[in-house]
Amino acid sequence: MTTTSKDPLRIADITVPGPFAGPLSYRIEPGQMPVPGCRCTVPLRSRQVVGMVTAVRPAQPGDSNTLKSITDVLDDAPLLSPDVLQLAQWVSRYYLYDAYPAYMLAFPAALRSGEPAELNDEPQLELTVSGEHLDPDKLKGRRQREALALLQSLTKAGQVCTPALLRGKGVDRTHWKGLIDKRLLKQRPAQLLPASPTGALRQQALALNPDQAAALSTLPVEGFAVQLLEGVTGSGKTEVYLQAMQRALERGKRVLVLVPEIGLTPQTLARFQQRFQDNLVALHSGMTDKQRNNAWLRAQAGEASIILGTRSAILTPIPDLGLIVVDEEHDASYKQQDTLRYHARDLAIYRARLLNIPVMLGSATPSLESLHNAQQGRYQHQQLQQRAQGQTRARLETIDMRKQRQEHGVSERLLHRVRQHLEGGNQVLLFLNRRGYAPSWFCRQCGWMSDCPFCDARLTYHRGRHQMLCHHCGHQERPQQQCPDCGSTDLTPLGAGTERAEEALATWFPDTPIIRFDRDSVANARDLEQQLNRAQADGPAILVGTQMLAKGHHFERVTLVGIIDMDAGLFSADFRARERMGQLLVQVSGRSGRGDLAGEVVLQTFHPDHPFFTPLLEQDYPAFATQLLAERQRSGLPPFGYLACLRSDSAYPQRAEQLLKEMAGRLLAEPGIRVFGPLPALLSRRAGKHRFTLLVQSDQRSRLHTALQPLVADYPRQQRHVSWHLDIDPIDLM
DNA sequence: AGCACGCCGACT
DNA sequence: GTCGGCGTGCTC
Repeated sequence: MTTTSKDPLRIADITVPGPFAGPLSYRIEPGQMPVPGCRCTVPLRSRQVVGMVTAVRPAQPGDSNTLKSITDVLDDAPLLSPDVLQLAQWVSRYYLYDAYPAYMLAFPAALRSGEPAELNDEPQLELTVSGEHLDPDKLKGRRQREALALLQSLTKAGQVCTPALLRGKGVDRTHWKGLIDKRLLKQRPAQLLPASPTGALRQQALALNPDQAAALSTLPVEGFAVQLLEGVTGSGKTEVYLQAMQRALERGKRVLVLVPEIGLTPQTLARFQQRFQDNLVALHSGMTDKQRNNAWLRAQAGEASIILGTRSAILTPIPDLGLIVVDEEHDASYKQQDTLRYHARDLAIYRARLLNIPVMLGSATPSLESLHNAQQGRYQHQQLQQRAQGQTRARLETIDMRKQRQEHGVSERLLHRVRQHLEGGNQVLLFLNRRGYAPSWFCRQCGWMSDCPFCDARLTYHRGRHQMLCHHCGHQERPQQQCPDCGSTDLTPLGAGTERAEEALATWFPDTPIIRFDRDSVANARDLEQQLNRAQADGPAILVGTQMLAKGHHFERVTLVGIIDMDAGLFSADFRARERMGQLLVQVSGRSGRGDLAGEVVLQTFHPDHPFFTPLLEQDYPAFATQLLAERQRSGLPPFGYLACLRSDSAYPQRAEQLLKEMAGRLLAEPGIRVFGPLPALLSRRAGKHRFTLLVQSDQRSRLHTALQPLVADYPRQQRHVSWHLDIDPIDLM
């Protein structure tokens, strides 16, 4: 095809950064070949930006004749597949947010900033024609002779040679550098090598029990379907995922597995790697930009057949995607809590529908949304009742804290149990959803408590660093020696956090290792790995920590789970607090009684008769969920009604409230819309800003969107002294 | 969102 | 006279 000046003017519609309702149009210059899914650099005002091509078309009469031209087409083939382009467009419409960030969500950082789509791995080493045929013995240097012989044998075996591979075989950079000078060897950038999925196994699949077999056989091999796989810890959900994945891989299809943020540990990775021969890549926030870039490109080019990732991996382009698995689908980390507030589980379902493929949602404690969809017949619902190898479920009992002496938050009765289990050579897990030493610093004379000067919250005492910390804005100060109100020096920590529990336990059980899991003691994946390894070791130990302990890690030797304090969620103003608390209780309980050891769960509470606990003490999550669903239906809350949350903040409380009042007025004029508020947010002041929320409810999703759309168009997110945002399907109302 | 433009107060 | 404060408005 030739391009002459007689060809009609061609236009690319390109999404660029900024609050635009649609893409901007640019002229395509001769020789430029943009395709939807390619990145371009384009002029915008006085700067150059990276944009995403969404359409290419001939010029129409309506187009301005002063359109600017594309500066550079960055990709010669589309980087984003049609399904990802469509998914990003849907995200922007559904969450009522700019299109540009929705597209950028699909990319790793390097590609967002316009870097070329190339592996930045170590370059590969390739023998030249003469290098392939030269007899190594003709070389003088012993090291070079060995290097050439090795390179020749690897090349014959079809292996790709890299400096790292050679180093592993004892051949150093200095040994092969001479071969490059002699033109026997050359370097080239690392190549992407697409590979067909095979489903070939490294390790035999396990035999399925009847529940697992039923789940696998009801999941269609192709065509859109959602399967909710409900099974307690240890019931073998992962084996069902693995065999469903195998089926897809055998058919030449690739698989995307989403896990919660905390769940992507080296153990999880190893479990998938041990099963399949197919290439696997991980995508999560703990990776460096470079690692992410490489993993993303391997997924995009079809080099990997299994993509295991956290939330943002849902927008990764994957050729021939045939199955999506969402593990722990109830987990809150699937919802992004800032800027573009999307829910990866919901995107997974939309993407599966676009591609006409099945999705599996797995959980021991499914979200009420998914349970409702299953009850409505929109999802298949499969339950795994049996625990593997006849494990008995844990016994659960409450300790009435009103009748107990306690020290550092631990009752005498729980302490006694801990001692018993440790003496039996077992491990104990203590759950306390509060980090730091004590949640407050308190004057015994006048009742003064240390408040954050910038937030409507108490400062938490951290003994290790001898600091008062605000967990909401990061403010730090030294603990007061003297009460600022009454001058008394009788100040003391009030309440107990993980740090205090650890300290107390260390004095009670000086010979037992105490392994703490919270954000302060486990800062990164390496720390987590280290603490998990300590917990694997034989012999008695006490694990104490926050929800980090509740999520997915296997503690084979734990026979007692003690829940030190979970009362906080009972009376929360957030309607989801009890759902989350119940899920946490079930998840934490699931940590005990693994292996062949029976487990016990002990719950300390000041409200042992609260009806909320009844089904949970029976360990009947379905009954618990049914109870909550009935409440939600009565109040028109999700999943029976649809919600959006508007939040504003400002240094001036009236400004924040006024903005939402104005919006509430406009929303009320719309049909089928109810509003609640504006009310001061649960944490009404944070980092010096006053915060208000407005809840918007409708029984029809489309009405909610119709009503909210004009607000997004008319009010910039940042105004003079107020900023605001919109959260569709909020998962918490903070 | 970013960035230029423009219209006001305090400086060498 | 100008440097820079931030309020306003536009971007193919």
